[in-house]
Amino acid sequence: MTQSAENYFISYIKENGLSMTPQRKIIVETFLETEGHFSAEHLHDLVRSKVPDVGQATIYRTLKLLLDSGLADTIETGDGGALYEHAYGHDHHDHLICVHCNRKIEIFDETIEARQEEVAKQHDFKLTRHRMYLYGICPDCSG
Amino acid sequence: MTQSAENYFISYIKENGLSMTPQRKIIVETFLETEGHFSAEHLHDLVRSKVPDVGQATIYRTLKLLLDSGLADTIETGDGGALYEHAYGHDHHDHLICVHCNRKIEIFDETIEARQEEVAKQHDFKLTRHRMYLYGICPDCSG
DNA sequence: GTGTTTGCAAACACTTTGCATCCAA
DNA sequence: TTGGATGCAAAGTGTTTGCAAACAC
Repeated sequence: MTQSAENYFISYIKENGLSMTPQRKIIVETFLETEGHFSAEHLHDLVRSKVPDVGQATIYRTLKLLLDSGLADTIETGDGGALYEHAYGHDHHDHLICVHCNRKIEIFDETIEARQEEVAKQHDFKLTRHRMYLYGICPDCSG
Repeated sequence: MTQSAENYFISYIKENGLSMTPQRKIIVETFLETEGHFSAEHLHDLVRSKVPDVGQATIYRTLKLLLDSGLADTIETGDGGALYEHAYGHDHHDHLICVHCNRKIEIFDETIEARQEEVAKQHDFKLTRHRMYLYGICPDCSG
């Protein structure tokens, strides 16, 4: 799947008249092989451990491409930052976040999704996307 | 209600060994008489139109007190900023946001709220709060 | 070749903090 | 009187941008 995701990115690049550079390649590969939710800075560190001279601006610019292409998604941390995660081949989900240890669990609830559509319809809105964050205390932290 | 909200703030201040200063008074009053969702900067402007020499740090510090006391709540704008709104005497709600005109509609759905609790329980989380933003195109913008 | 991409550093937007002074209780 | 509060300016944080040099196609 990682391979097809990379191909997907290459297609996206070509379709938009952009170039596939070594920097973009290493960033995308590192992104794809990194599981979970991570910051731009963390991705930058991972990339630099392979290719030391990649600038942070390139990380941000490439993450933007990953978002636009649909390969990546973000979680807003609430304090002005963002975390990134894989979106390609992953179904939509929301997050349940432990306010103590910051653990993030992916959740999905059909009833909620359906009601979101319904609520939007009640207001004549065309729903394009949504974000839902549930904050609480996880079992490990409440013991 | 505005009056009781102000009294509520005064109680909060006293209970925490803090002082009620003229700056805090004018900021809280201005906050309470301003409806809708507004930025710290906008509140600062409104306050300065009455008392010109209130510093922005005092705005932020007082907004923090308003959040802690439960009088205010925030909406994260997603680009690192925040908007503030009244929370005192207002039931919990979420937001439906037009991605074109930025209009924000307050929404509440019991089914969603119930399912959120249910989902948290499934993962043995004690839910403390949540945020849900629905993004779409409002009827005025889709015409 | 030529338009895109890069790294760097500076700029950004929003918020927080250090500090000397000031003030409420 | 004295611990908290203020205004100012500087610092911080995460992200974006201007630019000249470098590169992909």
